Order: sequence, then structure tokens, then C-alpha cells
Amino acid sequence: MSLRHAILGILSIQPMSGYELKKVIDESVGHFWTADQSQVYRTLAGLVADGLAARRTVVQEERPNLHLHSATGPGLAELDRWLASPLPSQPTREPFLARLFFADRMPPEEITELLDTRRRDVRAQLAALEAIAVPAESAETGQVLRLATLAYGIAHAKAELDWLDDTRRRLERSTP
Amino acid sequence: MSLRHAILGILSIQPMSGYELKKVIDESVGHFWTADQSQVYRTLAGLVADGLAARRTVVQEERPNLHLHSATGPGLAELDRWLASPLPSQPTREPFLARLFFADRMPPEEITELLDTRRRDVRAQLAALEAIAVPAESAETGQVLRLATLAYGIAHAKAELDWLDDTRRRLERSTP
DNA sequence: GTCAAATATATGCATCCGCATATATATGCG
DNA sequence: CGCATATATATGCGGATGCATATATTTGAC
Repeated sequence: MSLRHAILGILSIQPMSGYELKKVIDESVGHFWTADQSQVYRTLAGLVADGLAARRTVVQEERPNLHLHSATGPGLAELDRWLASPLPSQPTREPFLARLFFADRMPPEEITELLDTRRRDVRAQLAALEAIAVPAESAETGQVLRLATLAYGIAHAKAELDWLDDTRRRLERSTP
Repeated sequence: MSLRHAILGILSIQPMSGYELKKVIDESVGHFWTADQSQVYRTLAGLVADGLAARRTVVQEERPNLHLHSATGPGLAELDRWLASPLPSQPTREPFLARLFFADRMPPEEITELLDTRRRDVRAQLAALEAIAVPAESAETGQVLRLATLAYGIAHAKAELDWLDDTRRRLERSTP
């Protein structure tokens, strides 16, 4: 349940509406966390119910009213508590590996195709990350950290492309 | 919902009980997929209810009876359909990056500690993977693929250790 | 002029999942 | 003798989540 905390984190930087929050999530933490629109609103409602976020209705003309949310004192405390709490350290689920593990039920061409599809996906991810990972203007810690989360994705993507080459070579030498 | 398919995949290789299945999952696909005991039993019950797996009760003396499960014809067909279906290609969630992204709320020492903890975790993961990734005796496709899933984890772990070094250096040069 | 997209929020429904707990028996360790 | 562990299965509870859908208005494109 890191979405609660990711939202608290974003609200700690800047108060905003659910609508705007959804866009910010997609753009800023989208490379390591995703959330449905309804999930954003529900989580936000939960935070307000628990007193971790405050909601202020802003009446707008020519547009629907919006609820401006901000992190409260207890909200910031909870954010800091979470940051300092022990890391979960459980392996992430990899649907792609689940396929690969049983892929020998398919003919060799389709195994190759599975790997090629993955290569295209990873290449696209890599390109997307490199496009937004502009070297920080400032050496501020926050900037360095946020850039580091992008560099994480880039490093993993490059490693995976190498692994794909290697795996393809090993498969070509295998007996079906 | 890849657990259904992972279980079908295992049952396609060898019929077994829920109890044994849980152990096999932990040992063979545990590095990219985990499942609670109750979840294994529930998923198995679902597969049987959908006609994708068959259940045969084996009466045992000196031990509780067991339900031996095997993949049915429709079950194997579903497994193959899944293997050939398009890859989801959504980014995996990374709770660690969620922390790092907002870690500048903490004092520098605690940011360093977060990275050090992660380094220990990744090193431990790497060691565990290398311990079980014994080079295949045979060049059979299945063996090559299963070894490749371990190599995947090893490649990613090594890349992450490099990234951790890099990130630490960049942080030391940052202004708080 | 109409249809789509953007702005803005919310609920219903179903699913996946982890944790805790219940049940029953055999073996082994101290 | 007692307690933990292994074998074996199952349910209850609640949380996190995605998809679909509802509502209402304005702006822009064709």
C-alpha cells in the first residue's frame, strides 16, 4: 500500500486536486508506480477520512468545482514514519518471466517472438526514460533523487537488453 | 492474474497436491512470483471449478488425505492460449523507488542508510540466485529457459549494484 | 452543427491477495 | 511428557486495485 504514501509525498510538495494528482502520478512516478483514476480518488478520500490529508472545495466558474487536497501534520508525520520504516524486500512479480518459464510448450519461433516482443518493449521503455531524464539543472538532493529513479529504470533496461542477447544466443544452441 | 497460469504450467509438468505445489512455487518460481498458501489452495479450487484442473483424492494412511491435481485438456489449452497472448508490458511497481523519490525529506545519513539497506538486500538476492543457478546439465530448451529466468535476476541485480554505486556518488556531490 | 476531448469527482462490481485461524495426525526433540 | 514441526486442506476477513459507468459543463475540431 505505497500509493497512500506516494500521494502523501506528492501532496507534501504541492497541494492539488484528485484530477491533477492523477496526471502528476502518471508523469512523475509513472515509471515505478501506476494508479487508476478511481483508485486515486478513493485513496485520497481515505487519507482525508484518516486525517492525513485535508480537503478544501474551490468553487470554479466555467469549470467543475475541485477539491484541493493538502497533507496535514499527521499526514507528514505518517510520510516520515513510512520513509524511515524497514524496506519490504520481497521480489517483484514478473509476468514476463512467468511466460518464459513455461515457454517451451511453444514452438521455437514463438519463443523467439516472445523475446523479440520483450526487446521491443524494453527498448521503448528505455527511450521513454532517456527522453525525460534530462540532467538536473541543480544539484539539489531532491532533484538528484528523482533523476536517480529514472536512472534506475535506464540501468535495468540496458541490463535486460544484454540479457536478451545472451538468452537468445543460448536458445539457439539448445536442443528442442 | 498469472498465478492461475503459473499453477497450470507446473501441473502440466507434474500433477501434485496443493501442499506440494506451494513448496514447488517457492522453490522454482519464487524468484519472480510468490503466493500465500491460502491463495494457492483457492486458485487451485478455482481451476477445478472452471474445469481447467482435475482433482483426485488420494487416501493415505499415517498422513492426511491429499488432493492430487492435474491439468485437464481445456487447462492445457488455456495455458497455451495464455503463452501466446500479447504481453501486458506495464511497468512493475517498485516500493523502493517510491521511498527514494521522496527521501529528501530525511536527513542525508538516513538517505545513505536507505541505499545501504537496499544494497544488502540486492547482494543477498544475488547470492541466493547464484547459489541455485547451476549451469544446466542438458541443453534442453526447458532447462535453458528456466536457467534464463535466474540469469535475468542475476543480470538485474548486478546492474542495480552498479546503479547504487553511481547514485551514492551523485548524492555525495549534491547540495542538501 | 455535432461529436469528441478536457475538466472534475464518485460509486458499483469483481478479483487478487495476504494474514490469521481451524482441524487432524504423526514424528521427533529435549 | 510436552511442545514443535511436518503433512494436508480450508474459511473468514479485509485491503488494494482495475474496469465500467454516471454526471455536468466548456472548448475545440471537422
